[in-house]
Amino acid sequence: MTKQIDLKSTLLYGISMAILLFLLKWLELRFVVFDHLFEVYAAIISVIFMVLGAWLMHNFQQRKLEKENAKQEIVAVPELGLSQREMEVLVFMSQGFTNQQIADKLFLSIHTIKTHGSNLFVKLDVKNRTQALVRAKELEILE
Amino acid sequence: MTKQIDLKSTLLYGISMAILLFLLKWLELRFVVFDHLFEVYAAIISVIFMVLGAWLMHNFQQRKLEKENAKQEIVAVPELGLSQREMEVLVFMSQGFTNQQIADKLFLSIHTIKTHGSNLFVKLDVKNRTQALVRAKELEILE
DNA sequence: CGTAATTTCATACTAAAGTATGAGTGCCGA
DNA sequence: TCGGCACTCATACTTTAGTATGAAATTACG
Repeated sequence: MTKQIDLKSTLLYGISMAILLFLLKWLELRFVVFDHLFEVYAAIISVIFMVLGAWLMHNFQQRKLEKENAKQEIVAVPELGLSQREMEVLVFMSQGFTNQQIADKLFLSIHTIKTHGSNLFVKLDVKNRTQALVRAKELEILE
Repeated sequence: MTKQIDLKSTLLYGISMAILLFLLKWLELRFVVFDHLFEVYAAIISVIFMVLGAWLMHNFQQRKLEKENAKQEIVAVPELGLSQREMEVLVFMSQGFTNQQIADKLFLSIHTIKTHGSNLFVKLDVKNRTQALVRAKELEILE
């Protein structure tokens, strides 16, 4: 399915049609005065509001992008307060082990590993283990 | 990034425009009968074309964004049979993004990302994304 | 031109991850 | 001694990840 659509040509097409309609009516007006004014207005309104809509969406997207970019600020944390166990869990995570595998290696319950994991993510300000690994390398507490 | 004119979508938009023109004509006929409702029709047309414009701009921005994301020049790894898309997904995974986030960035369904992920894991002989990252670095196809 | 590989999307499911909350234990320093 | 901290475990829950399977469109290639 072609979800990606040739929009440039389409936009061009739409505008062209509107302008063409406008021109036709404008020419027609020279002979038939004030008879079909509605179509003229409709064409004008169409063009104006299509452009307006495009402009509004453009601004909306722009703001959305700025917000996303602002999200990437790297927070400098000198003391993360990572405990011994949390560091161990983090290291095992970085080696690709699942929570269950880590639990087996440390002779702990998987619940405990999850708890350490959650606390870890809070301290690193991330949402999941892969993000935690990225952040840990940024902060140079791994590798 | 097909620079060829998408015949199918162009036709689709042509039909859409035809329908809109028909609508305009119909509105004109109604205008003859109820000439006091001009403002209502103008409002309807305004909304329709504003939405159309917003929608067109939205899609246009999407294509632009996708092109920007593709700027990283990610190359497929034939030795492992990794395709272009699989490499892209792998890179995004290595940056800590969730499947949903990757789907948003590539303007794909999350199902597609999962499919690429699964195929990726088979080719890398791993079970999950963290293991995939470890393996990818071992094979020096990342960083 | 036809065939294989790629890409996309979907449903339906299972597995794993992650959150929220509470609670018991032991250790250490004020 | 006592409060705080680290560690442990648990239940219950939501979310995300991953698998299996099928299908369809596109692309690449001989």
